[in-house]
Amino acid sequence: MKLSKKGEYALRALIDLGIAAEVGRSLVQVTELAANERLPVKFLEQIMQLLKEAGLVESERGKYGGYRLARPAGKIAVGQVVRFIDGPLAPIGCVSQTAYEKCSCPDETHCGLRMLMLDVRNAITSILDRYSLADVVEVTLRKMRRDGVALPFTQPLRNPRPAGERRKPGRLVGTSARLQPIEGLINNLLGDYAI
Amino acid sequence: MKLSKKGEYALRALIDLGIAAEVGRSLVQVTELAANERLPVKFLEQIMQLLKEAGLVESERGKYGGYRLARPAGKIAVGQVVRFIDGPLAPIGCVSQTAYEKCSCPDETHCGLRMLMLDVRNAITSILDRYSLADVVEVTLRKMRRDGVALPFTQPLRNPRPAGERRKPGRLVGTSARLQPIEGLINNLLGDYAI
DNA sequence: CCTAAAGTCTACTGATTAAATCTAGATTAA
DNA sequence: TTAATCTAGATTTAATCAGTAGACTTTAGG
Repeated sequence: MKLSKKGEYALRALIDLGIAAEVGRSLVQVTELAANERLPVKFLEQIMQLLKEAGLVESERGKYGGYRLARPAGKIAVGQVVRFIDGPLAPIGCVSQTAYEKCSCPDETHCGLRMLMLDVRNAITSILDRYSLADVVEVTLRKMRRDGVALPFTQPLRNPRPAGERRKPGRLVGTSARLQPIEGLINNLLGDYAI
Repeated sequence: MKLSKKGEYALRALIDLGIAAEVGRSLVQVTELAANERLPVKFLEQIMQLLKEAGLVESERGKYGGYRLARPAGKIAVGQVVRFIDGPLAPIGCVSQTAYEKCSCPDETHCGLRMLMLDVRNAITSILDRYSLADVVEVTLRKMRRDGVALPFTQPLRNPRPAGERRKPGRLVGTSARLQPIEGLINNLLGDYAI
């Protein structure tokens, strides 16, 4: 039931880009992302390419280039990212709603394992499709501010580009209309746990 | 977020053994299991070895040998099986309760992604650790009987062994004391969906 | 205008693991 | 003794996780 390293690193990089946007930095370099999250640089470069192909990030090439989110963090669901990088969220193909794949078993209709895994799939998607990068960014920033930890990406690039259209910082994340939390589900992300 | 083939096949084989026990068959051969579930025989042989090492099944060697569950299906939680074959249920190591592994990120305490993945982990374990093989077997049998489908493993082995201690059939599964369903969670396994 | 520096982008290479197959040996009932 | 069965290990194929090398783009400075 693992998330691949590629998927994990992609999410961490995207969340960092969301934080950067929130802090007023419109462009972040791969080396900065890798340093801040302690990720292998060249592997992350490959991943950023994938995210660009997916339309989740934009890039500026050349010196003082870098990456930014292609759209507001509130418009990018975590589940979307994972699906693009790692494939379906469902534990087995025959319970995937977005990428169904027939099982080798002779009779899906009467397969109890399939019912169980469908529950698992629904539990996973009900979380990952409900929360956006903005939710994760918001929680992260709130925790860091509460504990007085220095925020990353607050140093501006030494020679920031003129940037024909710069996004106005500060209200990007707030655009996410959060859905109701799921009844009865333990909730760490939006709860106020001291972890 | 995939379950490995090894894990999937292991569960399917174990559920079949549970069905066999329920139907009065105390011993099933690998070739029968592979045929009934349409799995690669030699790969399944490896998996059955693993399950034996895990203490989940017992085997009889030689002609007319085979496998059976080592204990009642109600005493084997699905989560146990998956953990043994595939490792921790948690999507990333830093949210695993049974096999925690430090993340490469510099500050787990303020990591929003970690909180989110902790929710996912809890959602998964709350399902897989709550249901046993017996629950899955029961659902499968109920569906098959409702639709008048022929049950597998009802043909006895041509030369069944004397079997020093044969389990009495019919009440093995019933030993599982089922826990309360989780509030608000969509429930396909024990619901009466017509899938 | 030219060039060096600092970036992104692209392709190839290798290590490790998963998924499956193959070959051969050990054990038991008939 | 022989056929059926579990047991064991080696081999193959593909994917994941990186690392290496270099080509392409842009800016800064002479």
